[in-house]
Amino acid sequence: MSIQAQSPDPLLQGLGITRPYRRRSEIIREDDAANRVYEVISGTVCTCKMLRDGRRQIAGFYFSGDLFGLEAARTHALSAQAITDAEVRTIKKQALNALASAHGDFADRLLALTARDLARKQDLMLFLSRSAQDRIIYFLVEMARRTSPKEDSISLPMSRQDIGDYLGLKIETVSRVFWDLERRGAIEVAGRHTIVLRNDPTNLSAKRLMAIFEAVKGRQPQTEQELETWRASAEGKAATLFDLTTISIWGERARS
Amino acid sequence: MSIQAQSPDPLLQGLGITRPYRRRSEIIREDDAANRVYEVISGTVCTCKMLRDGRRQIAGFYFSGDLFGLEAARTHALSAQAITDAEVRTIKKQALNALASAHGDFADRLLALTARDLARKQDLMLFLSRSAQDRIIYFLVEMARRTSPKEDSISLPMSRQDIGDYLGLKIETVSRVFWDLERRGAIEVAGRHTIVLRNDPTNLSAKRLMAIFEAVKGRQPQTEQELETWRASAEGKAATLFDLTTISIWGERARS
DNA sequence: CGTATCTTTGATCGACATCAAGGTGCGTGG
DNA sequence: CCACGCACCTTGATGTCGATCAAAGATACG
Repeated sequence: MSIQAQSPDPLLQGLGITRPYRRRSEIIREDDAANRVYEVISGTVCTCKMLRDGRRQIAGFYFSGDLFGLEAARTHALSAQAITDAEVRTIKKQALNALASAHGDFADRLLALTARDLARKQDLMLFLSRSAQDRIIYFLVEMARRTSPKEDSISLPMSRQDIGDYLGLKIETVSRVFWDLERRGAIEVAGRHTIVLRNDPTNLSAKRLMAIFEAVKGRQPQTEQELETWRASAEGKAATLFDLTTISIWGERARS
Repeated sequence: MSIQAQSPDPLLQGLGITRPYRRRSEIIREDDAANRVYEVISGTVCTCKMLRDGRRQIAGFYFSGDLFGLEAARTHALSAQAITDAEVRTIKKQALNALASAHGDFADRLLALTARDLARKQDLMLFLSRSAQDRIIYFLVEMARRTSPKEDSISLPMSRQDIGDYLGLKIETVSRVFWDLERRGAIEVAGRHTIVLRNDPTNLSAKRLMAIFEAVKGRQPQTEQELETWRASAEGKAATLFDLTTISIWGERARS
């Protein structure tokens, strides 16, 4: 349910009510009636599920311009909370539907958003069965793509705890993996909320780059051009961190 | 997409083509067009996803009377294979839809099946983050309910490998957990394909029973009566295996 | 019966969790 | 502007669960 765009949707201007939420405050409670959807205006929000044993599973992060709460049918299966202080616009589903039927283009966008959010959750599921390092790199790739237009640094508004709850890891493990990547010269941990990419994607063989592309995107690149563009993007640059892991092996096996 | 009934649906008699599949043979290939659904007449079938690294994730088991392949939209995201020699009836979706519109009752049943199958997958996801023992017991509870009208023994047509691929465990671990439960007097492993329940649910406190009910079913029992009936059922009896684990703790915490 | 397949059992290993101190940044109030 | 305090993060030591490796039973099947 998330848009890549970095700013609120102009089409939604004037709809619904925008209101601020303090860090850690609850925006949607589990089992709330699902008659509204939400757009992040500023700050960062997550959807999550509280488990009976006290743990928290974060299902997704949402940034400025992202919509969430769309997937729910009658009641929300996931709650939502503010990761940082945030402004969130609340829109009645009715209003959204009206907009969608008036604006065919917009309906398409909504559909695409839903599909993308679902795909992201599917991906996450698969990665949750991988090693801590793979999960962290996967996370960095996602954040590079979504929060960091600047190519060389990734901004992480959430805490280590939040990252851990997303990836199913303890904060100590998150910290150690970051340190390990730094020790190997791949990244630089620049304060709590910034990761600087230090790796150089240009010395990767085409074969490896292909394997990484496929592992991250779940498909082959369609053209040589697409692969090159991707290599130069923030996402691509972050993805080359996978070169440090066993991912090339999967690629080899997949080819045979 | 699975029916609890133990025998093929009379309404589907005469529809589609029934044909035998040898153990391990493929019934649906991933990315096949999804214009048919399937009913298990005899034997056991599973749906699964092959991962790039060679592992297999089993998404669900289907027994006599169960339907599978319903969830797919345009192409199947999951493949299906025979776990044992099996007979499977293949039905065109068209025919099924015709039946559904002629028979309002049947349409309802289809919907309920879909919902139940989805819920089962959701449950599985949550249990995949638990300990090996919890996963095995969860599996036994599911099998008790679905394959074993007889109260005291659970029939497991699938191999240890299949169980492992379902629960994300290695076969050695599956074997060891079974042995551990047996050592503790809770079950008896009677040959490869049978588990005999040896535990006595009558000495559980009402409080614990409630906690287990809630952990397994995801909700509180609605009446005293419901809890009692459940305790006596195969599912309930198997579920008391959870008494051996930390589940009571979750219950306590949830209550506070 | 003999062979292949599946399962059990044992020994060891490794990854991540857990437990326990420190360290660092950051806002608040003096 | 500094210093105190708190929340967050890092680092180290140790523990535990399940994977892996290896080999010895069972069971099924031709």
